[in-house]
Amino acid sequence: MPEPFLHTLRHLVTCYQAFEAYSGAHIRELGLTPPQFDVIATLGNTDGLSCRELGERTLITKGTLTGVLDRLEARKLVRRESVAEDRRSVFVRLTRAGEKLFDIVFPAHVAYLRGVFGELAGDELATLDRLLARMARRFAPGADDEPAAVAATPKSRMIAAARRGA
Amino acid sequence: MPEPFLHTLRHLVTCYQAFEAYSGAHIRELGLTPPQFDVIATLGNTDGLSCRELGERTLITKGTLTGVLDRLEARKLVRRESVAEDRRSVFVRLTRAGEKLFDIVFPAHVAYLRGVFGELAGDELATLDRLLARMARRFAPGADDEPAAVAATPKSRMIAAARRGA
DNA sequence: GACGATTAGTTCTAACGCGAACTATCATCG
DNA sequence: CGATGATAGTTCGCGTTAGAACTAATCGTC
Repeated sequence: MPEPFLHTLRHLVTCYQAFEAYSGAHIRELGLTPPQFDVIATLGNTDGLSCRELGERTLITKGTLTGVLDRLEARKLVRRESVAEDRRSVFVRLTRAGEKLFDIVFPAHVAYLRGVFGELAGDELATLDRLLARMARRFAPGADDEPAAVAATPKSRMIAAARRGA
Repeated sequence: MPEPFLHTLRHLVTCYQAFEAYSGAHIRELGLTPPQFDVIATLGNTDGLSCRELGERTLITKGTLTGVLDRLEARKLVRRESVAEDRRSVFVRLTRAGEKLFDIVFPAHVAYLRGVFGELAGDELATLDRLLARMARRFAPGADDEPAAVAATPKSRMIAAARRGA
């Protein structure tokens, strides 16, 4: 009874971390941290998002998001604007410089990632996709379909690009 | 051309984070942080490990490991011992209290995780396992087979249990 | 047996990570 | 209107993260 699922879990973690390391190394070369990249990538080609929506999409917790936005704002890559209709809300959008950076780093990073998948046949990719989605649902019931079900959604990497590509 | 691999990547990240959240919540209830649990679980039923080996198995970077061990040692759950043959090396082992804690939290957590996999048929689990391993290898060539290939291996969760179960 | 190259751990920095407490602002309902 | 409750962001505490610089010890080689 060696609990075979532990073996699969180990590979899940290993695979994720390998992806993180691979993706993160490139992102750092581009002069951003992974969460910063996620924000830039999520904000790209939009007219701006509320902090709430930005957090949901990037899977960055609101407490963490404040700090990430602080640093991006200090670098003048994003701008915070107050919303007239709801004064609790904060609107975040890319500055000109942020858009320019997005146009460079986003395609570059997608291209960087694309190479890794060459070997995987289309149907295998689809199988992996399906099984991962199923497992995710079992770990966080409703998280994939109804984001509201989880009180505080954890962080991520490349979520931004993945969602954009979807 | 919506780059279908981005979709799979998103599910990889979502699945991993869902696992992290699910596993981490339980571990915190048990009074440990996830990395601390990994260390306890890795050290359980051994006569102790060097810092180096402990780091390799838990996938915690050496810099981080120092801090994790500091806190565990402060709680008298592990003990650091110097090695006569190699005075650079540090040997880490569970204290009596650490072993006692291991005997409680490790089975409890494995049981907690087991339930999640009930739905997945054995062959599906095997398929997922295989695909994840393949992807991990593509992201980090040699990392799965020759740990030495990566200079600094990143962190993890439940790696400990997974490796123990394997 | 001395010297350069590795290796084991620690220390340091900057940035996250989550949860919880806190402020300000709506929203609801009596 | 006014109390109650929910929501949006910020702030805070503690722990973790990677990476790089650093110390100490060992190894390889001549």
